[in-house]
Amino acid sequence: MSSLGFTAHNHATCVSTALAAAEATCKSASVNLTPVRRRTLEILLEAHAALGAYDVLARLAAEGLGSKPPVAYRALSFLVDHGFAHRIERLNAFVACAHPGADHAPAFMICRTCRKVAEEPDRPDRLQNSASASGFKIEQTVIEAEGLCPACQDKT
Amino acid sequence: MSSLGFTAHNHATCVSTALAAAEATCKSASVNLTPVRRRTLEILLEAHAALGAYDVLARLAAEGLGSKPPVAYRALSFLVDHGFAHRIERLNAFVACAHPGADHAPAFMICRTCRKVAEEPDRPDRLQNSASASGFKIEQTVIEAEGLCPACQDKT
DNA sequence: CAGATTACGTTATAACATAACAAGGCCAAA
DNA sequence: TTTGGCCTTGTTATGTTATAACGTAATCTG
Repeated sequence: MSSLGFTAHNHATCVSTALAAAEATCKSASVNLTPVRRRTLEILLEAHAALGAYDVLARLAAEGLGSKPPVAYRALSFLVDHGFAHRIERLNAFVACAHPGADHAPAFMICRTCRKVAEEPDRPDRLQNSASASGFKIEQTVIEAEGLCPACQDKT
Repeated sequence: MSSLGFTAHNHATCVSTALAAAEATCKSASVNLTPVRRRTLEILLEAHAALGAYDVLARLAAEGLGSKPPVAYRALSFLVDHGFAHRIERLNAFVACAHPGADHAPAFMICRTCRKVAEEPDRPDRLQNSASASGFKIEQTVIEAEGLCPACQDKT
């Protein structure tokens, strides 16, 4: 997949690879990748774009995997907590992690038309300088760029 | 006020200065800083922290300046569009601009307990490199760090 | 088996946001 | 001065996102 999230790739492969990685990680961490959680991750991976919690919920519900908001939110929280997915604040939506396993504080590029998201792996934290200067203690940073991906630019 | 948003300062002064600046800017741009808009900006300035749209609305309503959500959202949109306020994606909330007039793409440090927000003026755009590499066209960037401000750290 | 833990189901509601249309004020062109 | 456009606000209704709280089932563990 590379760090360039807008390039073509074998989708089936990237989905199954990521799922296998998540399974392995869960196993070694002794956490439970239940059917709902697994399927939620799969949904995000297949979409390869940001999905709202209610989009995910609709897909889960269609398969009899839960129909009420907390089901989707709990599964998504699990994935985010364990680094298998990220929340995109700008969209109030979620996306599968493109660099699973890495301990990371990623930045995102979000296409405003197709909602595809490219995940940029760890970036040096520029904010840290001014934060320390003012005594602010950073716990988490959101970096999200919104714009047009190459494909959507061409569609003009 | 400086770029260090968590330092002490004369609040009344900073509010009136910012309001005056907004008035001047509106005048020269021939846009209308109506009572609702002006008061909304003042509310944000007084709070000196991120406020939700409904928090603002409650204050406006208490003064007879509008009681329905669209009133607050419209005023807030106006302020954001004209650079007098910013939306904090992480909080679904709004904060007065601390560097009015500047053409800017600011970064924010957000205290998770008191919701005070420090606005860091323009920063060089690190994301731009990878964006150009992948052909992504950035239109807007969100940079928000969440953590604890000095005062809230002390309150441990 | 008892009790703890984990995950899921469900109800209800909170919190955030906007579409759509009505009504009033203002100004400028006819 | 009237007419028509434009801007702003008022209001209704609804859409979207998110969570609190409590119940139930399965599984593990002592």
